[in-house]
Amino acid sequence: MTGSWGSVFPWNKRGRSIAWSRRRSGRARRRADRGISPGRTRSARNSPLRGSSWRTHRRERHGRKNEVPGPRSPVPKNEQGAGDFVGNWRLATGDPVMTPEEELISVRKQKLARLRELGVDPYPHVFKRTHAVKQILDGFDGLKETSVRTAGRILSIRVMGKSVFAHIQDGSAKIQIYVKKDELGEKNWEIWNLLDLGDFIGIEGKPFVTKTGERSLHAASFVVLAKAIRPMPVVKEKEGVVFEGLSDKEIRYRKRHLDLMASPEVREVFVKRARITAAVRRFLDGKGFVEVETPALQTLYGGASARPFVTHLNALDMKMYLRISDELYLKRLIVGGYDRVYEIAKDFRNEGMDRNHNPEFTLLEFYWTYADYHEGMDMVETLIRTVAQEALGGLSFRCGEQTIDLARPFERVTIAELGKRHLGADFLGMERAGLEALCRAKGFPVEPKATVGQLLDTIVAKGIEPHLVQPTFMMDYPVEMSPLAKRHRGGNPRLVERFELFIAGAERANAFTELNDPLDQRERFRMQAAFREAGDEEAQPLDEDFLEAIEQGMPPTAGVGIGVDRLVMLLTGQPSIRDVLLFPIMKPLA
RNA sequence: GGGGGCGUAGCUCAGCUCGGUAGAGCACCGGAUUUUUAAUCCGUAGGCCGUGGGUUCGAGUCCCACCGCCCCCA
Repeated sequence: MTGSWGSVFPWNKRGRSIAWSRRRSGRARRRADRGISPGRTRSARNSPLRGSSWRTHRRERHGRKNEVPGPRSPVPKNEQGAGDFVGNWRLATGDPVMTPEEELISVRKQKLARLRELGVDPYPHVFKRTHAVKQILDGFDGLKETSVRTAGRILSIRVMGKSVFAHIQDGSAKIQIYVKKDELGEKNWEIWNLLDLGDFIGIEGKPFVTKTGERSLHAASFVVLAKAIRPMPVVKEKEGVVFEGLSDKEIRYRKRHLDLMASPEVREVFVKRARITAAVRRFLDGKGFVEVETPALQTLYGGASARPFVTHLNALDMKMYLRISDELYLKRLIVGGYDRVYEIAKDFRNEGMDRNHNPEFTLLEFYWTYADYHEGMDMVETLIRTVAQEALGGLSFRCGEQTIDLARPFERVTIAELGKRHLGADFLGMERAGLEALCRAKGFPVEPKATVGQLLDTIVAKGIEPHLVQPTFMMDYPVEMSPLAKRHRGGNPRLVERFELFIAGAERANAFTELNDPLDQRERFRMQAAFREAGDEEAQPLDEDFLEAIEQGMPPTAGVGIGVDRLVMLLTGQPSIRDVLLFPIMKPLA
C-alpha cells in the first residue's frame, strides 16, 4: 500500500531555503535600509532574521502548531531542536525546498523507486497488444469472454476500496478498466497502487459491460509500461461536458503534448489535417501530377511579395534565404519538360503574426501545362470540394457565425466588378493620386510613400476581401500586383490573368495563367525593382537564373497556390492558424 | 503600431470595486469504501498572487514600467 510514503519524504515542507529566505522584495529592503521595522510584509515573514516562519500562522489556524510535523515531514520534531524549529531547522540544514510541482514529481519518483524495489521494470521495452482500444469497443459483442491485451495512458482512477475503476486511453480511444484486489493478489495490488494519472499500462482481460452500461475491460492482469513523473492535466467530463481540462491557450501552444493528451478534439484536428493533405495528394496524383521537392534554402528568394528570412551557409560563407514560395523552381521544372508538378512545402515569410499568419506555413503549389487560369479555377474548385468530401465527408462548414457551402458553384467575378459592388468605385482605372484619395475616403491606412501596387493591395484587402464569405474567385488583377502572371488576353494592358479564391473573408488560393513571355517577364522584374527603390521591401527581386530558364521556352501553363493551413482552418472550423499548427511560433519566456 | 482584456496552488477558478492574517473544487498525501464513472465521505498538505518599482503603518487588491498570452483596430 501507499501508506508509508510520507515517512520517506526527504524535505521539510515548511519554510524556504536559506538562499530563498534571504531574498527580500525591494519594498522590504528599502524599509530595512531606512531602519524601519519590516512589519508584517510577506518578505519579512520570509526572513531568517525573524523568529517565526511566515507560514506559522497557517499552522496556528489549523491548530497544529505544537504537533509533530505530520506524515509528509520526514524529520521528527525531537530531531529538529526546540523553539522555532521551522526557521532554525532551515537555517541549520539548508536543505533545498521543493516547489509544489517538485513535490508532486518527488512523490512519483518515490513510487518509481518502490516499483523497482518490487522487481518491476517501470519502462519495459515492448508490449504486445492484441487490440487497440477502439478495436475492442468496435468489436465488443464478439469479444466477450475473449481475453484481450491492450494498452494506454491512465486518464482517471476511481478507487472503491478493494476494487478500482480507471480509464485508459491509447491513440484510438479510451476504455474503462476494472481491477479487483482479490484477483490481483497482494503484490500486484501494491504495484497497482503505485500508479498515477498519466502512466502507461498494459492490460490483459475480458470485455464486459458494467451495470451502468459502459463497455469495459475486466483486467485479469496489468503491466507497467511507462511511469510518468510529472502530473498530467486533470480532465473530468460528464456527458460531453469537460469540467477541468487544459484551457490555458498559452500552455496549450507551448506544451502541445499536454494539450494533446488532455483533449481528444485537439488530436482530432490534426488527424483531420493529415487526412486533408493525404486527400490533396490523392487528388493530384490521380490527375497525373508528379510530387516534387524544391529547395527551401535559396541563394535568391522569389515567387511572392514578402520579406524573407536571411541565413548563412558556412561551407560557402554565403548569405542564403529561406524560401517564400516554390513558384520559380516549379516553373523551371515545367520548362524542363514535366507536364504536371506539385509540391506541398513549408514556406517562410518574415512578416507579422496574427490568426491568419504564422511565419512558417504550408503551401501547396501545382502547375500544369497547356492550361489557363479558367481551368485553374475549375481545378481548385474540384480539388477543394473533393478533398472536403473525402477527408471530412461533407461540404458544409461552420466558420464563426457563418456557414460555408462548398456544394454551390464558386462565384467568379472580376476585381473591377467587386470594386463597383463594394466600393462604388472603378478603381482599376485610377492613377496613383486617385487610388490614394480612395483609400483616404474609405479610411484605409496610407503610407506616404506607398507604391501603386501597395495602394491597390490595400484597397482590395480592406475594401473587398472582408465581404467575400461564400467561395469567390476574384479575377483579373492589376499588373502592378502580379509580376509573374500573364497579361490579360482581353486587351487591357494593365490587367493580368490572375485569380484568388476567398472563403470566409480570407485568401485561400492564388493562381494565374503563368507569364511565359521572357521579355515581358524581364520587364516585370524591372517594374518590381522600381517599386523596391521606392521603398517597397516586399517587391520581388530579379532572378536571372529564372529568366534564363523562361528564355529557354515555357509552354502555356496554369499555376495555383493553396494555403494548406488556411484550408485546414476552414475545414476543421478552427478560428486561428495556431490551432492547426502543432507547434506555432511562440515568443520564448524570459 | 494603437486600444482593450488576462496572468493567484499541478489544473480550473474566486478574491481586486471599497488595501487590513491568501480561498474553493479537482489532482497530490493519509483514512473509509469490492460495479464506480465529474464516484462519495473524512482528514492533511500545497502559493515569490507574472517580474520590477512606487504610494501606504500595511498592497493579491491602488499607481507606473516591463514580460508573456488573448481579442479588437490600424
